Amino acid sequence: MQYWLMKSEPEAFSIQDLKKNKTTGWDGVRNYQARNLMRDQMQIGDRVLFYHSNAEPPGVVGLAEVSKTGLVDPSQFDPASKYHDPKADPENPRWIMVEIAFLEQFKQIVSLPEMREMAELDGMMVLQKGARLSVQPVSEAHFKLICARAGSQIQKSQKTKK
DNA sequence: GCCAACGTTGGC
DNA sequence: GCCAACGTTGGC
Repeated sequence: MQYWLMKSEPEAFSIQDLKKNKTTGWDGVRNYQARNLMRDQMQIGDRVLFYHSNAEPPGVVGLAEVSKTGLVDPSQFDPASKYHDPKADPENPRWIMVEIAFLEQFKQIVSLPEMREMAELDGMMVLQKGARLSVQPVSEAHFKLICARAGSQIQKSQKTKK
């Protein structure tokens, strides 16, 4: 299983929205590196740290899992969408997305300043200067550290099962 | 609201 | 294929 961090501005789509909707197609990604990760690397069941960017404070607010892969992002063909891509070809769509499913909203968010203080998270991509990539790979160790810090119920129950 | 970092575009 | 100009991201 692989681990990821996905950024969303809470004003656009928050963890509360995901909780309410249960699942969501991760549309609107218009960065090739992020697309390639979704298209080529992500697998059903992968765990996702849900990250609020442009928030006060920014940080990891919950958990999701990849529930569908290889979906065509419909917004590329929608002229009314701000993600409309006039160069997108319906015969050969360029923007591929995944669907993620809600798992948990953390009781305690793990804020960016807090993460910066955790020496064990050294090297984590989201902490690098200028790390704008909205879909990022996360190591298992970093993933677990953040879940532990958040008091994640899901991670706890997983541990007792094993 | 500022601005550094970064990705993309398009002229050449 | 280079690279300057421009737009966007996102922390602060």
